[in-house]
Amino acid sequence: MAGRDQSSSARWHRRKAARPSEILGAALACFGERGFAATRLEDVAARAGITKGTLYLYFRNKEELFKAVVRQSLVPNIARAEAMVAQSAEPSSVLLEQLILQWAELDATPLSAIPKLILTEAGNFPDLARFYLDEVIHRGIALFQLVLRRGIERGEFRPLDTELVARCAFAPLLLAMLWRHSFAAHEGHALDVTTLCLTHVELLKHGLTSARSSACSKESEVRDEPAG
Amino acid sequence: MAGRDQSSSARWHRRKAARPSEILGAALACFGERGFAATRLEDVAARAGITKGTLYLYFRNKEELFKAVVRQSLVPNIARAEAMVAQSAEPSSVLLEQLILQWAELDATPLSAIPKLILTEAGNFPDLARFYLDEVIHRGIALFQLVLRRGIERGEFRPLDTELVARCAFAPLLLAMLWRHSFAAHEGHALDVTTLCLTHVELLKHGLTSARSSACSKESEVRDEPAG
DNA sequence: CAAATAAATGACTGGTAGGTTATTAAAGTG
DNA sequence: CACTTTAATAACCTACCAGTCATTTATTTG
Repeated sequence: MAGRDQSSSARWHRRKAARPSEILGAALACFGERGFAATRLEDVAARAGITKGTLYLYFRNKEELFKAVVRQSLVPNIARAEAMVAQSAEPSSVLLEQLILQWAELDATPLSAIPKLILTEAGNFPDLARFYLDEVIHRGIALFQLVLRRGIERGEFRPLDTELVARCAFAPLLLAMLWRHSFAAHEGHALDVTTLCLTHVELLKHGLTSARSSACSKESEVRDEPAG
Repeated sequence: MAGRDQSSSARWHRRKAARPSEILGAALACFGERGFAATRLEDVAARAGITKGTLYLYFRNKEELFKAVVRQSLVPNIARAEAMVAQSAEPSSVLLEQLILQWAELDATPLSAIPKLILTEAGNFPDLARFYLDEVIHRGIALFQLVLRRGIERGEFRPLDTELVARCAFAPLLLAMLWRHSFAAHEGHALDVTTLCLTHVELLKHGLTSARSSACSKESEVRDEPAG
């Protein structure tokens, strides 16, 4: 997967530039599979095609390696999503769909291991939990809220508690990522995340649609109290 | 929380009957906070008001303790939910709401730590993952599917992929439980799970409602394709 | 109340894995 | 092609913790 594909027969090579990312990749995989405490640095090193000693040339200790793994990751994707929302002229329901499907693409990448990792180790690394809460989670929720508020203002969506709906909006996708890194290996058929998200989005659109803008003009049986 | 509230001044007491459940309670808390590998048996013992040696009088080793913690738990609740569905005459949407709210009650109990625990350790305990997959997760999904299929047959719900909708249906609640045992401690205000579930259920009902049975007789803008 | 029982303790051990460092050898330099 | 530099190694050290066991003591019993 990484490391010694240098065709030469020499026992090892000096590859200072390539090591950090290779180590981070190996560490993400190991931490994702076993968790922080259960992961041995020897395994990370082996996976990166080096030895344990080399690891310490690039990271001060296990904890720093872990934090580097976690930090490298999702923040750029949040920023990307924020940019997309800021400059979109689409209907809010379409924007919501784009937002979810964009994140769903992460599921196929190694980064999809990070949510599980954070969740698992939040108790052992409080400062890291705070970092993620501020830089990813709260920003993510705020972004969904922005779209939802926009939709409500435009009369596309009916009024609802935007924070709670935001949490409902990304829950299935997030759970699918957690699933992939816990139960997926133990089950025969893979869960198709894209299909899941499409179904969910379709459900959401239906559920959010305001009486006003839908083809149905009469109020339905659903009460309009904002669930507070 | 457990242990030495025996008013007497004696250094310790013989309480063979009470120990196992106290140990399991302490272990659930510790494992939930730190994970399996990072939890020290001395901490579990201290939390249970005993010493490490005593722990080994009741559980063969750390792994057995862990498995006992995980096994004790959610299966009875699944069975209870199955019974409720089997003998209910309510409309399917009401049944769905009851199902979710019933599970939401677990959030306030120590058992709410179990999903995180399983998710975290599925990679390290494959047999345990299988057990949970079969005895809890698959049964839970099947139960939701049952309700959904019933609703579709009766014309209450429009046709949709029941497995995917089932996953969407419990995702917010499950995520809230995970939240409680990871980020809740790092955030000022608590997440009100009941309100979250009520909002979600309201959204779901709206999203599932078939054009036929809603107060609105015209077909809405939402297409009826079963999202497959 | 004394002897018997077994619940509980706490000091001990051994293996494991995080972290260090003296040594090796790959690549760069004149 | 010597010589220098430093990436990489592998043997080593050590702290920690799961698991053990001889001893202590609360409780039961006759």
